[in-house]
Amino acid sequence: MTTAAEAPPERLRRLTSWLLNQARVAGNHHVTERLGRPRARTDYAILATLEAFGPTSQADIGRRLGIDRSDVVALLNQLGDEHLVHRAPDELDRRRNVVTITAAGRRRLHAMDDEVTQAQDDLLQPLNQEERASLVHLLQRVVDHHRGTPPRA
Amino acid sequence: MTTAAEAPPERLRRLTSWLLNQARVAGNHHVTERLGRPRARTDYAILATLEAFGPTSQADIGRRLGIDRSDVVALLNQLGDEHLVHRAPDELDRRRNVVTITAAGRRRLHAMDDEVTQAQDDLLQPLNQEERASLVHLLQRVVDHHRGTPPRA
DNA sequence: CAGATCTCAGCTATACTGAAATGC
DNA sequence: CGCATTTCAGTATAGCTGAGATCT
Repeated sequence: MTTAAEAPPERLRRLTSWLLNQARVAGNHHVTERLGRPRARTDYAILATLEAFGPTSQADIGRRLGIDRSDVVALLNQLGDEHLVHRAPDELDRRRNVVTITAAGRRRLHAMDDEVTQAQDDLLQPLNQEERASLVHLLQRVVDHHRGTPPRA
Repeated sequence: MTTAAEAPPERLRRLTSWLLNQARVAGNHHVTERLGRPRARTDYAILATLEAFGPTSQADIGRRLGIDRSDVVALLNQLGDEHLVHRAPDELDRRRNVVTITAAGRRRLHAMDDEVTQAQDDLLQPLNQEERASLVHLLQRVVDHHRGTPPRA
């Protein structure tokens, strides 16, 4: 009886929303373990966005990733301190900052790629290739469907 | 250009761990919206555990749900204040508290059931019944595989 | 004695709100 | 004028750590 108790109730085990929360914990655990720092997950997302779309305003970064405008500021401050991104005022729309990934940022991003990929493998170990693709596809459809809907009720 | 930017980079859209985080946000959003308070999700999980397994120690609740022992204390304080659970020292092992669900707790749990079920439907709207079952099954296998492994590296 | 349990105090990360300054 | 963007200050929650008291 010391440490016997384990399984969660079936009521929760059938709930997609609960399973997503549990799976997310496992996923973040593996990614964070591979990347070292916890905040590296968000850094990776921002760097990936900048490499994919080129110079981007802070507000657009936030919208693409679902990060609050206010938090983007702090995250970019850190990335700027590490010289992984460069911030400059947009000459065409002076309200905005244009954020650009630096050469060092690209190097960091590509180095993270390997670790992140391995973390996915850790997470999806119980599933075969077909099942992994199926899971990704189902999640994409759910996520795509709720784009622009979930926050701000 | 005002609010045109939307989609996340493909690099993230292919990542299971990222998709899980995004889907979890949508799921929690819908559940919280139906239940009213944000903390109700955790309350639901605890009440479901107590109804499923009967009187349970605080440490076991935490292990079953992946909640820290320290947070279980605070959550049970609130549930106790609302008379949804009852806490008493375990006479057989006096280190422990035995937590029991009350009649009011059962009523609250069953009332929440409807809302939670509807929230799943909101979340899974883009998927048909077969796909929903498939998603749940895949997530269960991932979650089951990482039971007892994810925290405490 | 080693180890488990409950509790509290406190820390960090994350998520969000409100408001100000600036510019479209 | 209304609206968008960046920034800061502040709030709230979740998740976790460390330590103490109690008990097996």
